[in-house]
Amino acid sequence: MKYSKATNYALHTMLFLAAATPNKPVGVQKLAEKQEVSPTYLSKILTKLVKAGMIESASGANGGYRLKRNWENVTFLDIIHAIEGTASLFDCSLDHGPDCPIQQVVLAAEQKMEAHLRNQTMAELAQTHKIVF
Amino acid sequence: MKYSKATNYALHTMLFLAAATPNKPVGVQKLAEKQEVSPTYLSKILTKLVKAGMIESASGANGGYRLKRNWENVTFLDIIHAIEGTASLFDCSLDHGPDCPIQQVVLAAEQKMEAHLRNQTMAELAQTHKIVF
DNA sequence: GTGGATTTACTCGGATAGAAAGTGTCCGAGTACTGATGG
DNA sequence: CCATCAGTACTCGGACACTTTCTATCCGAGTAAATCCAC
Repeated sequence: MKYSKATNYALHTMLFLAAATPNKPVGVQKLAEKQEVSPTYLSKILTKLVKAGMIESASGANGGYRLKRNWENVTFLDIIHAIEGTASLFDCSLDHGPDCPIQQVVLAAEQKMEAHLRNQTMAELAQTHKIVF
Repeated sequence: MKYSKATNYALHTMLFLAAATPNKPVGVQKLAEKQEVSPTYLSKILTKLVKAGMIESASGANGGYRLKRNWENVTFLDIIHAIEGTASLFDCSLDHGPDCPIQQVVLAAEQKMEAHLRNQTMAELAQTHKIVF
């Protein structure tokens, strides 16, 4: 069980956008270069973030991706869910009574993790680590 | 990102063994029947638990799988690690400075989850929910 | 110069393909219990 | 009665195949800014 590389790229792109000049779109090529991914693939990933309403894309020359208005409220969990989906980590898929005790334990653990991810916004991180990217 | 079905089977098998009569080995067929898996596949999964030292297998007639001595200390995390491996959920795999802030956030979240899983033993669960299986 | 057409630099999204991991099956080998056989 | 041998009921583990997911590429289409060209 691992987070996909796509999640990795999405998180890094968001951090980069948060650290870059706002309002001015950044081209996929530049974003892809920084992370050593093919632009086409990265574009496919970013499309998911667009659909989730975190960023928006500008077509045409000088186009690219740009953060949307309320991006400061976007949390790690939001980004991860946008890429990985919101399904829970564990499905018992076995009917031995209505609520599986195993399921309950694992889900409780998962919620601890999600609580942490929901508490961290990209905006905060970008301020603290402005230098990195 | 999801836990594999194998983890599901492993956890349920452990719970079943914990609820069953100790010391008497339970055949793969019976275990597989309960969970609607093929015995061969389940055996492959249980081999990992054997190598991790949680259970032991008895060959020959009336053979099967049986919990080992110190099984009461086995936690959810132990079982999950035995099946999924111990690698962390997230690898930055991008060199932008020595420690990636994104990595730190995700890893901290993961550790919250692991802490919860490390706190729950199968023995406890078996006592509380003896009826289920 | 001014307006319109062309070029250019981009993103978008579907189709496709390759790679990797997860899931599952098959079969030959080994092991321990059970029962039969022969002395 | 006892030892040995075959039979049976299991597990073990490697090899193989199928399925799904992830990763990545290709290409045609659309879009908007910049440039060019005729008037």
